[in-house]
Amino acid sequence: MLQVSFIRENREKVLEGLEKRHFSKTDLIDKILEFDKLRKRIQFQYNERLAESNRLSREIGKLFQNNQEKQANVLRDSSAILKERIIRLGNELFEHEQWLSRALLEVPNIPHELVKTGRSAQDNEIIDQQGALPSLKEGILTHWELAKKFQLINWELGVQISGSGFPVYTGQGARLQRALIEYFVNYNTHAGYLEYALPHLVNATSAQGTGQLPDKEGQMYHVSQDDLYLIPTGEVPLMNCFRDKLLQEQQLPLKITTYTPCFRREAGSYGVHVRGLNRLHQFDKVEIVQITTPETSYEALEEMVKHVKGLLNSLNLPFRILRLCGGDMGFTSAMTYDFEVYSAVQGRWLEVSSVSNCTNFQTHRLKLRYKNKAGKIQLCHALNASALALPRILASLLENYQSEDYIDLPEALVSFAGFKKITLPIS
RNA sequence: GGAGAGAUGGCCGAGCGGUUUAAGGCGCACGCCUGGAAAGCGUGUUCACCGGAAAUGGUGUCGAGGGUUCGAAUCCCUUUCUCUCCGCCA
Repeated sequence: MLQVSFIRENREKVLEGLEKRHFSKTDLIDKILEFDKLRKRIQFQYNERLAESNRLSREIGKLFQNNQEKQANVLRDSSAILKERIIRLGNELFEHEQWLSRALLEVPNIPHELVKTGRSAQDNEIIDQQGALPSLKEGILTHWELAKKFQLINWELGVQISGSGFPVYTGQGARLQRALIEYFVNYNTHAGYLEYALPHLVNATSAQGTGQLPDKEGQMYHVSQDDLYLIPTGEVPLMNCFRDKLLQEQQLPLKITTYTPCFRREAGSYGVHVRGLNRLHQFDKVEIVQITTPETSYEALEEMVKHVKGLLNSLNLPFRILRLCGGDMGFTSAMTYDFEVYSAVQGRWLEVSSVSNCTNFQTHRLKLRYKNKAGKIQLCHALNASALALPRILASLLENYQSEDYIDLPEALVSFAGFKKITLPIS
């Protein structure tokens, strides 16, 4: 959520930024400014009337104590009249505040100046590419075929106990899941990220804090009996640890990481692009978050990009980094880098990580602030990245490292998995 | 799930309709005192919003949300959380 004061002081920049996103409701911006002016005027009057009422009450109290009941009753009558006005002004103020906060919720974050205008994925800029693209060999299999052949994933079992999109990992497949989680979390904690183990169900306030509500209501699973939501990403409980917090500048940057399963309804997704591990209702992910001062958040973004780069390099996967264009970026982000790993069999790039600087967009909703050295209180900046999401990493590992009778593991994973290669099950 | 007790500032803790503009203590910051320090004394010390160039003034804030009243930390209702006991349980 943007701050009204920011919109007021940077009206042109805001409009320009929204243009980059092809955000259509730009007239909302001027309406917000107008409503805010009105709101201030009403609040001023409201405060004045309340002050008057407080004065009267104090006087009435004194009169009663001095047994001057007659005069007290006169003041009491005038106070009643004043009260009617106060209620009217209070309602008016409330309505204006409601309208403003609802309008502000509709406005996305303003992109950084480096972010290019664009409508869709085609307009994203490729800014880096590493690792040789694997060539398409004879008899090469997709990861879902490999998972079946090596009995790493049992899709039918998942359907039997839950439905499609809920894979069951077995044997070396299950062990590999555990190894990947362990490897990623270790990699993050070694880089200074503090590990959290978090609830996987959150209340509505938390879902609102990170922006899942109200915009993405339908994409989350909801437990109606207790009014809780299954988390679509670890970012939700992780960021909400800091809701309503006032930090000291010395505490920043805060670097934190968590492993969680993620639950997404993904309603209306069909076809080859969602085959296998490409899109699931439940998957595992290790997330990293940084909370910084406004001055350092873009440095932190670069640091996180480097961090994820290192992680992918250590797995020897060919990947490229994109800077997303305005139209493809998430609602809360000011700048996002996507990491994509190449799948030779599927002939396309798979998104495995998304690194975003959300500036103060989330921290405003969360009321996450810090006191700087001069004692001034301001909003923190928040950044998040996947490091990493498991399914597509597993998919690319299987597809890129496959041989006829075995699948090699990258060196980094061997000690965590306890084996050097995935082998055919003994039938 | 049942019964009871509670939630007050950075922390402890009093207040249970009107000199509360939240006592008192601890902590912290600044000043005085001192050769230096301790003690002592003095001043300040939540956060949000509104007015003001600023100094500073106003409003709200005693877990949260409603209500009663001219006036609520205090009374009533709803709700969340914490503690104790019982029950159930990995």
